[in-house]
Amino acid sequence: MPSKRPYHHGNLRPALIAAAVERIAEVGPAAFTLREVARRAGISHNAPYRHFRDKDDLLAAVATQGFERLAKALDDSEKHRTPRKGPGTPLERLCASGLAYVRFALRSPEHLQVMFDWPLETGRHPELEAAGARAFGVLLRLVEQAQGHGDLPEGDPLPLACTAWSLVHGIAKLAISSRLPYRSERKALDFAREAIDTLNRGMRRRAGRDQADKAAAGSREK
Amino acid sequence: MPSKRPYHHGNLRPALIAAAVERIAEVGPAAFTLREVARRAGISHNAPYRHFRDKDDLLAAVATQGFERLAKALDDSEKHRTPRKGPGTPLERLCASGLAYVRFALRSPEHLQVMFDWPLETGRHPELEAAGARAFGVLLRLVEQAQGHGDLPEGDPLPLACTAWSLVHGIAKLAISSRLPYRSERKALDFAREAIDTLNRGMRRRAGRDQADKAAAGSREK
DNA sequence: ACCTGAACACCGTTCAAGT
DNA sequence: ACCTGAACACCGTTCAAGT
Repeated sequence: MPSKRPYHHGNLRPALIAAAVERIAEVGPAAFTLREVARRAGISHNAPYRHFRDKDDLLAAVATQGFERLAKALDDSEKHRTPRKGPGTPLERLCASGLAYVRFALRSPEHLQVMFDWPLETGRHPELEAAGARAFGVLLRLVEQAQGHGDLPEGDPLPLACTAWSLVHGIAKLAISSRLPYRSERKALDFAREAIDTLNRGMRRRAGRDQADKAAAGSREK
Repeated sequence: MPSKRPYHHGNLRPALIAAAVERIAEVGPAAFTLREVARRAGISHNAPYRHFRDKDDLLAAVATQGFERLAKALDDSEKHRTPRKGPGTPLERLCASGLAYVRFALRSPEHLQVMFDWPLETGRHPELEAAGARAFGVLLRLVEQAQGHGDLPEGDPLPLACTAWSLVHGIAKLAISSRLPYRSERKALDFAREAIDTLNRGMRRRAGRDQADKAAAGSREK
């Protein structure tokens, strides 16, 4: 039973972040209000300003938490690999991380929404940008390992990473908004696995083709 | 010079939609306010309620317009094909439509945002859902034609269409929020073309492989 | 340090009223 | 039909003040 005592929280900041996530899950980031979050946390409507510059700053904290959890989910993605036979090849780990991305999105849609769909002023939230870069770094490292292992063509890993990212991000966003005909998490993940496999068949290095492909696709600076 | 006359607009509705798009482009759909739109249109703050039930209803109209324009862009995508040698194969037309999707997104980011990132109550905006279904129908038809032409494997076109959609949607969303290292429209489209080509290599039908692939990827209903 | 209440300039939405 | 002004219950944010 919460009673009315002053100076309740020792750790108001994380409590506010948690309340914000809860609220966003209920009404979306658009209808989300700072005052309601304060009410939920049992504090006055302007106590949050002790911990966050403004509403966007709280949302940036939510997004930062999201990127940290995403990075961890990608790092831990080996655990979810199927079939479960040891660590697998780098390419298999890359696929597993793609599935982990979609799984994270399905289970934390409110985080993904704030992370990607809330217009935050650039430069105002450095921890957020750092967390985002860390998560992308995990993906990039997996791509480079697959290249080193000979599973993906040599060269700039960036286009490969961006292509893989785009596919899983698209799946995640469309699945979250119920735009794909795969409603359950299981069906959505089965579809994601198939889609990732399809992309992989196109990305895989095949002897004698890489040079020609790269020459054809490479764009010339004007 | 706009003067203060009563009963100005004969066609307030489209004017409000246009003003809304303009406003969303400036401040995003979150900071967008109905009252400001009314001000821009030179009418009182509650005149919009003659044409829209509420704020969401105006946003739904924006999203509907977006889906209509997207469907048209996909339909017209042959025009942008490179190299420009006749209508091309169905698979080439499918690729061109993917590029058209990304191009539309880059040029109308505010539409895409409202179309996909604004939580509109389902069932309340039937024209919106119809327009969305029409746009998806264009994609589905292109996939089916590519199947009929032997460029894509036979069977349910839905997973193929969803895979292609996911990729271009992911590219579009990430490009719009400046998350990809391809800032100009040209670079973003070059990347999109490469990514689409990569996916296509994975999707294309290859003799003797389809059966095995499908059996391996097909998920069993539990 | 952390919290409060009053205040300001805004919203979305409704309503009674005007032409 | 289309528009208006006043009103209501909300916001985000600020400020002077309390412990």
